[in-house]
Amino acid sequence: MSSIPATKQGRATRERIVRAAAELVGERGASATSLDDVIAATGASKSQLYHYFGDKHGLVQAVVDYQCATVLGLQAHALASVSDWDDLERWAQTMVAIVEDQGAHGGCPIGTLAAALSDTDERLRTSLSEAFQAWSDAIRGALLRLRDNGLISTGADLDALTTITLSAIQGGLLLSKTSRDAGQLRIALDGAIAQLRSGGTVADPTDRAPRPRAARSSTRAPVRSAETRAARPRKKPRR
Amino acid sequence: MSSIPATKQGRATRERIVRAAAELVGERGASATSLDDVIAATGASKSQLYHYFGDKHGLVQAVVDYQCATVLGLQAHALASVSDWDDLERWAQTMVAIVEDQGAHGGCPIGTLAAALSDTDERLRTSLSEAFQAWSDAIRGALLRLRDNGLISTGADLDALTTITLSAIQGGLLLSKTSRDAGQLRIALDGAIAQLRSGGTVADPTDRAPRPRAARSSTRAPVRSAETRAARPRKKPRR
DNA sequence: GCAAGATTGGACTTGACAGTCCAACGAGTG
DNA sequence: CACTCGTTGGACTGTCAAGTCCAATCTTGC
Repeated sequence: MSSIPATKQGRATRERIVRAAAELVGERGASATSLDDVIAATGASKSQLYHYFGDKHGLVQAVVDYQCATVLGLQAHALASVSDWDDLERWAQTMVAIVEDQGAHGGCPIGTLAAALSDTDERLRTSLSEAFQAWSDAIRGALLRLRDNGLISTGADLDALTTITLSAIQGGLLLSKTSRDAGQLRIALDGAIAQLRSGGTVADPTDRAPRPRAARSSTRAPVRSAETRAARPRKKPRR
Repeated sequence: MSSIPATKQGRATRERIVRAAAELVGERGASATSLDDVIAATGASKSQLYHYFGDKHGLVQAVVDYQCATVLGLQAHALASVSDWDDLERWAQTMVAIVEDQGAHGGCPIGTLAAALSDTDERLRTSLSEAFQAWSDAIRGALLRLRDNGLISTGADLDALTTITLSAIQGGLLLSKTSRDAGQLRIALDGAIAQLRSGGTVADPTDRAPRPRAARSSTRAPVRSAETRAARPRKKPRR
């Protein structure tokens, strides 16, 4: 079970299935996508699914890997050619334009999968986390180039700026897809870029008060949870 | 069907079901949570579910409404008392602390639901969008107070800063839950706060080049999609 | 206390889903 | 050409899920 295609034909079949499954999962979510749906979308047969993926879980893993590779390939490529502010601006503009073209549907495939599957399956979470890591690396690479070109100050914390940028992407995409308004992403990205331009003043001397950064667990007010601790049977890990 | 509880007992039952369902849906996702799961978790009977919620979709809607109200109540309350940088810092610190306590599991209930359900059901999407809107209003209220206290310059674009802040929250939470590292949220929030402190220099005169902001659809490179347009059967709206 | 209506229990129906199985088919190799 | 093994079709099974139904029980207003 779960064998790697040995023939050209087999590889084509496997890929066809993964692509169709990726689309269905993106639209409906993993557990709302049945194998029969995938069969109907591809014209494949049950044996093919079980031959190439072992079981449904294997198919979902393949979908996750596929989406990570796809998004990452495109982002790495787009970011690799960023070496000044104009390039960065174009990169941002491209993302916004894509979201607009989709009517602000869907959002980031990785982000959507991460939100849904991170707490469901540890292996999937790891794959998705690695994808975000690779995405961060691509962003950091671009920032490094900007710094080398004298556009970002030497003292800037590139790691923090990278996280801030990726965070703006994901947050902006989520707000955009929820409100069906690509403008939210535009604003989030503008904010991130402004911060990059300002050199990432995370430690601003202006009038900052000493942070209670390590004063945890005493003054902490309840801001969420409410049902975090309750009697729960916890039966079935996934459907 | 789908009746509002008329008695105290009925209200208690309904609430008990919604809370348990909210937790299960938060852990496994809506379509991976069966009514039998909810029944097992609450000790309720099938008739009760159908009596109070009409069908599964109604239950999910109730869960969404409940989570929106819960998160929003807490956030609105926490943000209402923010009137200087220290307050804001504490607010951020509180969120990070909560995420840490949860081992960076779960993330924001609204964000998770939005990622999963926005493209599934228009009504749910609207509810979630309204929740984000209300959250934005709470943030804007805090920023307004900061501005009134002279901590944010009068010229600052509070709407943009609000979106940037909420975007950082959501993006940071997503990255945190995926990497199981609350530090991601901490960095994202620090970035947002730094931007607020710097007065939200979205339009920085430094050396900005004219933006190709409306040059869409010509130079646009393919940065995602790949299977956005394909033959798809599209059978069943939800499971 | 006593209807009237709200609430509850749980068996039952119907369909869909994941997963199994085996018999064919076909492509590559000697 | 023949053999092998990767590949494919599709019927079949057992389980589980959503939704229905009706009778029993409890609450509340009078």
